[in-house]
Amino acid sequence: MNGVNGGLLPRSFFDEPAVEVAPRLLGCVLRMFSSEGDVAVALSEVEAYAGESDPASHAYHGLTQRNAVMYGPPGHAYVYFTYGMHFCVNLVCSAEGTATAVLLRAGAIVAGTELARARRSVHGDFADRDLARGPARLCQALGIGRAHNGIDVCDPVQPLRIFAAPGPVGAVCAGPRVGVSSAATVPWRFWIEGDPTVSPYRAHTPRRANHSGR
DNA sequence: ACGGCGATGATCT
DNA sequence: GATCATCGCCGTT
Repeated sequence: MNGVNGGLLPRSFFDEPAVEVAPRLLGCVLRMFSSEGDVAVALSEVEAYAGESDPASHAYHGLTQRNAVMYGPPGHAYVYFTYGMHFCVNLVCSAEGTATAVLLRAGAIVAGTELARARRSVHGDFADRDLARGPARLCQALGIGRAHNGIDVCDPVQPLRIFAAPGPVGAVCAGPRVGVSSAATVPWRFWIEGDPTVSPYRAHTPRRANHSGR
């Protein structure tokens, strides 16, 4: 029963360009199995990144040490560290050698709410719907970090896995991606209409350099 | 509701 | 040395 009604997604699910895979990931459930307990998130918001042809992609300038996982086989997690404090997670799409991926931006906690709240409470007090509302928050709630970069989410032995949506999914909307400084108008962000866990839209805001010299 | 800004460090040119 | 696929806090409408 791979890929249907809550079963583990097969690798073939990811063996297509990210722009096609992204909307199909909505409603799917990403689950972290750990000794502390499990946390599961039903995805409500994702973004597609098209690789070397996409100015907003980490792979735009070609293969580097950081983005190497994106060039690998589909169905693996590309985890990166940014702004000196946050992790974000992508799922790699397309055949090996092609660097497309889907950024997981937000979701609803469907299991392990208490553990997710405990992990997030370090940074404040939150309503349930905010626990995985945003790509770095989603990683915090699930406990995703450096150690999970490259993990095969289609492998039943791994601690991080992804499952098909257990039931019907709401209407899908599309719009521009959040916080990107180039290709800012391409409608490659997908979300479930009306879902309260979808993160607020925010355009890229350039930062003024510090010239104080102190 | 919305806008500005600091935190904090890896990555790449 | 600049940039960054962010977040939380604080201030103003």
